[in-house]
Amino acid sequence: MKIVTRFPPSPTGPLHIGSARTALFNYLFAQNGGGKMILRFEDTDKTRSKKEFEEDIFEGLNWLGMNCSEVFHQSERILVYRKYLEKLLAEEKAYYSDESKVTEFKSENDDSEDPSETLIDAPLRVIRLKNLKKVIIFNDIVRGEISIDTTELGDFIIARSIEEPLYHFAVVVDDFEMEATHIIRGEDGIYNTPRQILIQEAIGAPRPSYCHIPFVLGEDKSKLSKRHGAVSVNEYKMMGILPDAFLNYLALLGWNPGTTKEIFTREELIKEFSLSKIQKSGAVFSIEKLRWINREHLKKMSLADFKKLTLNYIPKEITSLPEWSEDRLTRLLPDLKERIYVLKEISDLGNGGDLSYIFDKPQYKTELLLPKKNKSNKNILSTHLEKVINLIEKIDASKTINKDTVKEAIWDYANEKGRGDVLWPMRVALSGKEKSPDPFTLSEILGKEATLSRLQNAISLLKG
RNA sequence: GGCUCUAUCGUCUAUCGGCUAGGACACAUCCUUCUCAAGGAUGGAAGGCGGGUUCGACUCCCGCUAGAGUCACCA
Repeated sequence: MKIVTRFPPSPTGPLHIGSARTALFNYLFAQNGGGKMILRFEDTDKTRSKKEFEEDIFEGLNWLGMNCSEVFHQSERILVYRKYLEKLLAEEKAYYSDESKVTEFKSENDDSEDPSETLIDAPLRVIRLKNLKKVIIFNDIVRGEISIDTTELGDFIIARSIEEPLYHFAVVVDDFEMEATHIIRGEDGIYNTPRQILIQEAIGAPRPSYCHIPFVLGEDKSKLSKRHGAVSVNEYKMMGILPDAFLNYLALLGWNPGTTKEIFTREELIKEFSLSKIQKSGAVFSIEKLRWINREHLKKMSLADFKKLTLNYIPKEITSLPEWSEDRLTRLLPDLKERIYVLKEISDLGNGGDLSYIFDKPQYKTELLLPKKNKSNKNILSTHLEKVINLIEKIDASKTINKDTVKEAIWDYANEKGRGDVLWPMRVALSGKEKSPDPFTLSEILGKEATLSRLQNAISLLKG
């Protein structure tokens, strides 16, 4: 049996973390079993469905690399549902029901994009399913056997009219026609399952396997929603989270491989994923851990790939700086890659941050050149810096200026005179900062010329 | 409220009756170090409560408690 899973978002809001995680589990399971996942937009609610959300969801899935070759829209399948509706009506498994009162519904859902008060303009005739009022027992891959009495459901409504099927009906027909073998969805789907099984039995569809996965929760342990902050996938993309890192983290929310392994490539995830390892209880979303995982992925990335990404995040304030050059950026990359968790930090380093001094003469007060401990006088410090210049100039022209050669040239002198007295002013001269990478790394990034001129500047300041 | 589900460090989790309860994130301290970051080491930190079953329960059963979800002519 070929595995077919489905991801059926309703385009009533942007792709959020919870849905992305549900999609991921469907994707991983299908890929793992050599099957496929289909994407189905459940847009039968014309008032709430928006094209822009559909695009957001589609792009989000693309970004995460979960492209689906088969994409359906329920709004385009009205005739299909109609066919099944007519069949049910003919077999008297469903019937038209005249409704006397118009029901009014007030949305209380925080997540809803709607204005919160909606009045449904209700037609007087609807289609109801004849409910045999039995106890439905189904097996859930995560939770085992679940039994729910459908008596109080009554003869529930399956369509507003012959051409306006409701969610449950459309879902069951689609899952049947698209031959879905596994329904992997959020645990709130548990309550939907009995009535969907009732519809299945009425139309003569086989029962797929059910797998209800726990929620992704907010800090307060309630289902993750807008009030918890950044919940849409796009926000994480903007932040500079890597798609594979995001997938990696999402997979670990509610699933684990049974080993202590935490960093996975997409391929490893697919290979090791199994539904039986899914957790029963909800998992709180932690941005901290996501950042850490992103960092681990960043570490494993090649410098060339990192450079491509970096270029997208370098702000204008930096590229318009007098000493800006791509070469210098390239030399900065190894250190930068070690320091950041998310790509957005690169932009944040722009204004007066740790990137601006790389591409412009540092501005600082002379006092900063004085080491905190063992304050030596300015004359001694400027002598040290002069010597440093001298030593760097003497580096054999056949050798390039890099952190190793500079360190080699200066180390003995610094050791002899006190590393703090030599290295601190040297580092401040190059960075203008109290905190920065070490002076050897800085001189490699800046290059010989800029290094020497910054040292010279510092000497003038000390003598001034 | 009815119904359904869940319950191990602050968080993500391991344990499928033998536990000195393991790992990761975060946190703290120390080391390394001119500063920062990184790295290394160490540490604090958990089985909701009460009954059973058992030689032995975090693990199995029951009750309670707590939390979540769900009860539409939304999906």
